Amino acid sequence: MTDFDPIKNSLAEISSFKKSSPNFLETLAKQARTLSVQKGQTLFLTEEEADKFYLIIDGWIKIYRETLDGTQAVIDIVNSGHLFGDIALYNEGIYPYSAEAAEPSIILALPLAVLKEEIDNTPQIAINMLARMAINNQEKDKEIEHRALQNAPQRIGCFILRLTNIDTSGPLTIHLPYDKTLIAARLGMQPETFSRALKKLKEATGIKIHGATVEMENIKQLSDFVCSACTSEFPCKDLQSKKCTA
Amino acid sequence: MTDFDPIKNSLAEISSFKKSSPNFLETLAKQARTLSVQKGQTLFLTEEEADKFYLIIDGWIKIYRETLDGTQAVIDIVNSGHLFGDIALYNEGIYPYSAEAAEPSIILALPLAVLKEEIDNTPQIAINMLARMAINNQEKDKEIEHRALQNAPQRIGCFILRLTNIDTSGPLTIHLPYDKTLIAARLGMQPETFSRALKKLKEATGIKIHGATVEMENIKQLSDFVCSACTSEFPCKDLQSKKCTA
DNA sequence: AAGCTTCCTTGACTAAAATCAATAAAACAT
DNA sequence: ATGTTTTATTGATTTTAGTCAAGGAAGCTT
Repeated sequence: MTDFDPIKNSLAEISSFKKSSPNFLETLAKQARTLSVQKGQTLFLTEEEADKFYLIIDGWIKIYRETLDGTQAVIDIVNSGHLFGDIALYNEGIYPYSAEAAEPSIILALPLAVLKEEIDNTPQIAINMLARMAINNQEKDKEIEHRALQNAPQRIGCFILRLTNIDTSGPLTIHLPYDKTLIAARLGMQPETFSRALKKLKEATGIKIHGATVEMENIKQLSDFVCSACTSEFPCKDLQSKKCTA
Repeated sequence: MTDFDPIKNSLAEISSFKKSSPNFLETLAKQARTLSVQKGQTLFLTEEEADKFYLIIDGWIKIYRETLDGTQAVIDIVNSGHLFGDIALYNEGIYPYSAEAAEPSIILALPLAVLKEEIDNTPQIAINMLARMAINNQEKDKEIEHRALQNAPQRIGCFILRLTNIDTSGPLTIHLPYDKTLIAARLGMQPETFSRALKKLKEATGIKIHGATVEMENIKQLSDFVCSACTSEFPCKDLQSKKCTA
């Protein structure tokens, strides 16, 4: 009966696809290609014609744009449960950013045409996508705010906070999910600045960092320092809704 | 027959409302309140319960958030044709930002409930809203990029470029639409930095500025200086799609 | 026109982050 | 294990922007 199709299962978990038309997930799954991409591998470049969008099953994907001289602006780095590339539907079928794997990743390549049709024909899907896009919008507002109000050590601290399970009330250990150089770019700073700011963060909060491992006695240690420069108070929405299912 | 209702006319121009249900605009217009707001007047504050959204008929509205100690992060400053506050539909009915008039403005206050119903019941409206939200998303990506790649004089230059009609190929004069202090905040810098950066911009490009008036021989003067630090080349999409009808 | 307020500019100084250059440490391949 | 490449740190210095304080200019009010 319920033929076990792992691809269809992954798609069924996407909140945007809840209550989709009967054969939408089926069609999508059938045409899906599972890609195993190495770190550094490019998925698409800005201005390319888009016929696919992607779902991240595992790993981290860097979303960025670059100037003629090669300077990159990292817009976001997203992980499992996130869709990307779908925005091309609203940019004349052109990707408005580039995407490459920040870590070895597993992703699904899916046909944009099928998504477009579903959005046009199944009202619930447009509504779901709208809700997701709206939340995404608020996250981008937060990003703009953080770049305006937080200094380098605070931005790093906020980044680490977002990796923690905020329900934990004791000591906890987390691991930085990708290269420090890339975290620096994600936070809009230079690697050298990152390195020094991380040191300041340690001194200011007492958290311990060796390599990619971060340890702290409790979250408050970090949040007191970080969230003082933010418009939301500590257990903010960004931290609670960590598990994304686009 | 076509009873001339200026409110309904304004609403009919909103691209998100194209192909709305027969009596949607009617209902909305009937319940609309036209507000004439003074400079500095607050429309709503972050965390307030939302039952209205707004359409700007004329003027400029500052969208911002602030920390406990009163430091503001200006998210955006929007003008005629823009909707705001509608995002509360996707934030548990709570405004995620504050709004106040940056200049004397005329706005329409509209019931969120009516919009919500229309989105839920008229697929085309959800589709329109999704398209608008997607474009908005890309603009925010651009904002994040600019804050990462452009220095203060370039950000000001970019701001001025967005005020120009890029089809003009000769000398042109424009006026800064609101206070310089506010432009500074909009661009994520201090007023003093703005003042000094503006001077640098004048020296670097040869444009002339006295008070709120900006004059230049041609746009290229500005764009060469500004757009070198951007991922899009000169006549970029942001500049072309100036006239917003959300 | 005088006084008041708000907004803008300038100067002197400080702080933050970027840059350039050199190592150091980790990860990877052989 | 050894050499190689990539990633990360540190130091010295410059650049950029922020801060604090004082004047000016412009707009309002009376």
